[in-house]
Amino acid sequence: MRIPIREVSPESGRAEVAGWVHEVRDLGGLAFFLIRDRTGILQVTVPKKKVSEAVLSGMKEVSRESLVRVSGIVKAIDKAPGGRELIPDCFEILSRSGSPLPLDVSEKVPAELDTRLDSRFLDARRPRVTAVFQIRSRVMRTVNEFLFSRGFINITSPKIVAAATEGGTELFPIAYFEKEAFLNQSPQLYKQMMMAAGFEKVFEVGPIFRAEEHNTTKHLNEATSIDIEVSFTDHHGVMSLLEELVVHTYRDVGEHCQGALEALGIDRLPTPKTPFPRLSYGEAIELAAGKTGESIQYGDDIGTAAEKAIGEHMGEHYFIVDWPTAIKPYYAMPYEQDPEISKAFDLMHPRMELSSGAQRVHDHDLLVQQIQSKGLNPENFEFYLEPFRYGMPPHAGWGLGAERLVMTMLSLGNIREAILFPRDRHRLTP
RNA sequence: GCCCAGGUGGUGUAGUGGCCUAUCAUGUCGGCCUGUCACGCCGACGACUCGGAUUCGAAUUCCGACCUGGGCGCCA
Repeated sequence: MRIPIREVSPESGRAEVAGWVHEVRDLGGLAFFLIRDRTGILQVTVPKKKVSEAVLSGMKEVSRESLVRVSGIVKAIDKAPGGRELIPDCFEILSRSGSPLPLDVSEKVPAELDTRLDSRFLDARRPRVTAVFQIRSRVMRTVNEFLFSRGFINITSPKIVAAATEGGTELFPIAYFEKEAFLNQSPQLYKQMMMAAGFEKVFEVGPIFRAEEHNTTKHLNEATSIDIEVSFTDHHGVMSLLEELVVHTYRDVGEHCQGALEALGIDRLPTPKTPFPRLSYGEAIELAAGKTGESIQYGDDIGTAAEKAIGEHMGEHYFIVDWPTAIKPYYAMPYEQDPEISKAFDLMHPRMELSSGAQRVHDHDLLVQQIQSKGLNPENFEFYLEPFRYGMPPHAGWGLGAERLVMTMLSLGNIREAILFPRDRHRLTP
């Protein structure tokens, strides 16, 4: 019976493992093989005079990164990694690896991100890369569990849509039989429509597509969005929920991914302090102006330099609230007493924006008015506007970038590290 | 899209006009080695992105193309 390498211990006596040949050190009469599976690395020690012909011929033929099945006696040895080693009586090659390898899995020689992504399957054999995606998997699981436990209904909205109705970002056009269609930039309109259906709390985790020609370490053209929408609440309600979700996720990863965190050199994952500070847009640009020396006009977007300056000052997760209505989407609810300001917010990590959300406009006529004031044509929004005529509850929601959440949590230098097969301005394969 | 920096064995690099038959490491192959853990030692193999120009001579300078990294912009 094959067991995971992590579970191999001297107490088990005999063990059988299957894994890839990570490294070979042949000292002559004695050879060491490091065998790796997704749970760890085991030293297989071969005293050549004491093992069978079959073992000798197997080890002679094997190449690095070939897949082998090895079984034998486990011995406790202080000198070996993990305090144990396996002396094989069976050493079988299950699948040979070609040579040379496209990159060095053992990481003695580094490889550039581009080289790594070209051979992502091999790159992902590297323990640190495996660790990132084990943690990402845990994050996704936790997010789902958290939202289900709060009574959310999971929905799946279409990714192929008819028109670029939201404005803002560029969309990818696709051919849809005889019509033109687009890949959806966000589930925004659909999750709002489900508020009109009375679902009350919905969430969706799925891909979003943006055809921006950006070339940065924090943008992707296909990203994963964690989206929620909640009825009978306001922006404060969903901000609290977001804060709880982030903290819960950090704590959960800290508790359940110790091995993976260790592989990444993280001894202890600090849980963000709550409540996250709420900084108004006005305070934010004032702070940025003071730090950078550049004046920011009220109503300007917060650029990279400003965002960085504010992040360095805050040093932790924080919200920017009370944005000018003019620079937020039409569906963000303006304050009743001051319609120039909207009930919109961004959740910021010191390094970048993680999420943005708002209380939404639920009044049909106000929504039409806001669409017009953005220079858009309400006629193009008919399918979206219709639910607002038949009892739309007040509601609020947000969208959270899954890659950015993982990237900032693990201090990854490039968002491409947080997604298996990134799609960026230039990369369409693998 | 703009700007900057790059493109040298499988991988990561050194090399700014002749000293390049191109450095080092890793890798691969062969040899030696019974406690390695970046094993060590000896030997071998393997590369200048493409096209044009300048020059007696180009990896090195210039022009163009393609590709890559980064910064900015754009981006609910």
